[in-house]
Amino acid sequence: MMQRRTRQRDTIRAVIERANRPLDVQDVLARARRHVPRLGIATVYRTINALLADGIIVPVEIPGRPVTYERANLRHHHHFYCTACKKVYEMEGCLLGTRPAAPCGFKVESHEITLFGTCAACA
Amino acid sequence: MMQRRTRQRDTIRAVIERANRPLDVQDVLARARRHVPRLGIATVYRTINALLADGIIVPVEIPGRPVTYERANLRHHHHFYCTACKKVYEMEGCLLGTRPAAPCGFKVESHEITLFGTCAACA
DNA sequence: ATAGATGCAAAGGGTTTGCACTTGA
DNA sequence: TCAAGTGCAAACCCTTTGCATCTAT
Repeated sequence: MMQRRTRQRDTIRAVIERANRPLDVQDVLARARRHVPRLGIATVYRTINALLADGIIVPVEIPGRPVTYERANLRHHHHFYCTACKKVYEMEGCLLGTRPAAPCGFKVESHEITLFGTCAACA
Repeated sequence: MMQRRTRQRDTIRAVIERANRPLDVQDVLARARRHVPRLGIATVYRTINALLADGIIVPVEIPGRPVTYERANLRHHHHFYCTACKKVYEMEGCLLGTRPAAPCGFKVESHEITLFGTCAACA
C-alpha cells in the first residue's frame, strides 16, 4: 500500500499529522481540498485506510461521535470530550494508576478512556 | 412515546433488560423473534430509540463495534471487549482509583473506560 | 510504458422513513 | 372506533468498490 507518492496522499497525511486534534473524514476532506480542490471522498477513505494499515494514524472513537483519526506516534494518552464545544482534547499521560483489574482468566491487552465534561474555554 | 403496550415492545424491552451483556440491534432482533417471529427490524430500531429517549436503556459504544444497549439502572461499571469472541462483558466497579485528573479549568462530568483483551472462555 | 492511484458513479451495509394494514385501549 | 404501532419496502447515509482515466516511476 501507498507505493507511490501523490499530492493527494501527501496532503491527506499532512492534514492529519499537523492537526492539533483528531479529525473525522469530513474534516480531512475539507482541509485537504484547500490544496487539492478536485479531491474525491473515495481517495480520502482509501488513504485513511492505508495510513491505518501502515500504522501511521490511529482511530479515535468517542462514543456518539463519528470516528476521528490522529497520528499514531503520540505518547500514551486519553481524550477529553467537551460536551459544550464538541471538541476533543488530548489528555497527557494515563489515568489508570495501576494495571486494570479484571476477573480471573481475563487478559487485558489495552484500554481506552474518555472523559466527558466542559473544557476551560467553555467554563 | 411508547403510549401503548404491545407484544413487540414488551419483548424487546425484556430481551435487553434480561441479557447479561449489552446487545446490539441484531442480537435484540434474533432474541425477540423467538417470541415474535414476524418482528421487523424497523420496530426494533423504533423501540430502542424510544427506550433511549425514555432513559430506560443506555448505549454502550465499543470502539470499532456496532453500538450495543443495556438497561440504564445498573451500578457504575465499565466494559471489557473480548477481541477473540467479540463479546462485551460488564466489569463491576470503577477502575479509576481517584477522581480523574484534568487540566485546570476542565470539569469532568463522566467517563468511559473500555478494556480490550481476551476473556476467560477464550484463553 | 505500465501498474498504481484518482475521480466519479454505482453498489453495499446499516438505519430511518412512508404507507397501508393491524391492533390496543 | 381509530390513532398508535407494525411490517414491508423504499429512501438515506456513510463507506467501499468498479472502472475508465491519469500519472509517478
